[in-house]
Amino acid sequence: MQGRRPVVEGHAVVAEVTLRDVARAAGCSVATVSRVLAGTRPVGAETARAVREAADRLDYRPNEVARALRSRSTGTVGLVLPQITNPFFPSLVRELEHVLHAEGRAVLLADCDDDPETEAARIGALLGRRVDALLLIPVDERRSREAVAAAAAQVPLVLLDRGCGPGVADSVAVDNAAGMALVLEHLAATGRRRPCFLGAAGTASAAAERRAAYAAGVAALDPSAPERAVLGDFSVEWGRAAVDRIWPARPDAVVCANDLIAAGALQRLRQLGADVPGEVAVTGFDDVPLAGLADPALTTVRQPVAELAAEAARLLTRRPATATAPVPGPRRPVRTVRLAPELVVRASSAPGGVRGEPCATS
Amino acid sequence: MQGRRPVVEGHAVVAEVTLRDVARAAGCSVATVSRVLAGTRPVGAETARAVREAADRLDYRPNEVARALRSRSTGTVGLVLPQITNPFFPSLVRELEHVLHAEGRAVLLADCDDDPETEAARIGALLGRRVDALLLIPVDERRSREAVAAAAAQVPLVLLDRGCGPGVADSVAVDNAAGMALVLEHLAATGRRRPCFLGAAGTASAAAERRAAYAAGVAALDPSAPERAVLGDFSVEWGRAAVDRIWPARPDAVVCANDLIAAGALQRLRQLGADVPGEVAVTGFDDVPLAGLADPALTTVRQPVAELAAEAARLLTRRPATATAPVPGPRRPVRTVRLAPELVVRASSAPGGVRGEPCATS
DNA sequence: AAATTTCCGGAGAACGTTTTCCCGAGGTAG
DNA sequence: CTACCTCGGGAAAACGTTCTCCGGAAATTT
Repeated sequence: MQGRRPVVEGHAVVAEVTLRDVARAAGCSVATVSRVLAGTRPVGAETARAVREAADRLDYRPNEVARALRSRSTGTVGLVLPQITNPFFPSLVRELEHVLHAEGRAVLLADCDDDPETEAARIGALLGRRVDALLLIPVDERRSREAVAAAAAQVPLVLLDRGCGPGVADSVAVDNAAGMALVLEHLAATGRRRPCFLGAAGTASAAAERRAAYAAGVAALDPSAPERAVLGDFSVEWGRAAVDRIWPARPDAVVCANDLIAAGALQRLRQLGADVPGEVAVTGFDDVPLAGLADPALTTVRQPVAELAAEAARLLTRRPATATAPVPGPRRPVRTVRLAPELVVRASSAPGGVRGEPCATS
Repeated sequence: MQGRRPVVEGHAVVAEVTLRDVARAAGCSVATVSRVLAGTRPVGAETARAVREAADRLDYRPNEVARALRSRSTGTVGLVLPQITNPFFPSLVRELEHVLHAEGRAVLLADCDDDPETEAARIGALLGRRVDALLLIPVDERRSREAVAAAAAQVPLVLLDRGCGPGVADSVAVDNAAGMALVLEHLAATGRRRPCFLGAAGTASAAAERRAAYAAGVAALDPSAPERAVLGDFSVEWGRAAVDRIWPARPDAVVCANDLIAAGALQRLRQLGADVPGEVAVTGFDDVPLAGLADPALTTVRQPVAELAAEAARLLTRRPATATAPVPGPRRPVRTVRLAPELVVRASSAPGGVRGEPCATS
């Protein structure tokens, strides 16, 4: 009957129901209540019943903050990415949110505006909030490295989609080489003989791996073929611009390092009056929503987004297994997971041409 | 010289540096350190210097969890949305993240998979984590209502983009009526006389407001004109299907309730051999990234995303002003902010037709 | 010069959990 | 009958902050 604290806040009576209240109502100690609710230790059947009854009569909700402080685990993971507006990320974010929530963990989102400095700041903020782990898509292979390495020293950290230099942290990504190989096989099988590549410069692993795989694949198909490739960035604008550079050579296939480039290329090619896919095939990478909407719909490589997310979550939780190591830690080897992509064939690479007259190949 | 706790975790030596450590190093009490670092109360110059020196020599980072527990504020806001993959949301999320981070608040992201039950669960989880406030884009006007109202009773809550019934919570959204009016004026000014509307059914406020505004606008322009409208949902597929229903009537403008519908309509119209914009104009709403990429590029209504975010953040912080109310709370009137949209004219509504021959209007 | 105020700083109580002790009762084994 | 478990339960110490008291010294007022 003494001092309750009915905190009348701007909104409502927030008189937080605590363990103490439940304990009082159930006529036992807070320790017992905690044990019943957390199931930490067996408790007498009758007591347990009383506690549970009191708990949901009072509509008790454990204070996660207090729990986090005491148990040194917030049940929270930070998700750091370059730019949520990059069309490839939303579906990945969605899957990650789902799989993490299913494990009872909450997602702290940080958007870096494609800037390594912001990225470092965000990582710092998340660590200050004591996230249990970090899921990170680095902005830049080189310039993200320092901050990422520092963070990885403090919490389990998994790199997603892009790498960040060798040995920095666990990572999971699509097998870019395999994806590019699928594209090249498909093009070869449908009679395309003079492909060219619209890629992205820079050290970002996706950019580098895809252009390397293209080069390797083309060489394998026909060692004598000249390799035609131009490099820009992962944008629609670059796709448009790049077409002006390569179209004079009349390739019969334009292999793009991602769907945005492909969309731009497609647009420009049509402006120039080229027949896609009759005269020239166009392929993308990632299978972002836009790919299916382009006209003609874009043949592309689908990333196994759900699997990427699941795998990332798995790496995150498996990590702390190695405990009780000497202070400097024996540099546990990083784990790298590569998942197989899937080729999605759509109209933009149809063999005979889906609009316009079929071109008489071979 | 006694028991430090060099917690050797899976990863590194996490010997968390606490206020006590800093205090010891600076030769003062934890209270003083806290005061210096938080600037809560003036402290002697020399002491302050010593504290600061010790703090950054030890690389002290305050434990936000402990801080949150004590100060009853986590510095965290929950962002609940129907589906991050909806192309309109990423840019909004990005702006929200930025403005909130600028205020030192972190964003806890929840994706509801377009399901009200999941939404209720996510809201509950966020409240359990003691978010300071909730930013919420409701999944469904009716079915989200109960959970939203309950949440609004506990923390400041701002509804974004969509409403959730009258009087439930503060809300900020674009002025859909004004946007639709801009579209209709533009079409009228460029000589379109027989518009029709591809909308979305359902009670979602964006759907309802846009179709009401269309009806009102058309009636204002020409009271005798028959109102042609078909309703489906906010999807590309519906846009495609809807065209088959309305094209036989040969409208000279197709006004769509959002960009996805417009993209679908555009696609199908082209398949049918219609000349856009020569024969028929197409307009969208939202200005998602896809709008500029469509072919022809889509005339649409741009939402002031940055302003929406800023306004939402403002409402969030302004809220707790009304304190010390009697327990039930005097039902503070909810505030509703409507922001003016902007018309973005692109090729899909060009007057004379941008491709094909100009049509001889008037 | 005494009384009052200001200033600086420390001790310690919260915040709401989890968890480690500890204790008494009852059961079983020696 | 004593010794030793197990079992259910409570008291209280953490976790790392913030913040309220309190006290002494110096500065100001009366």
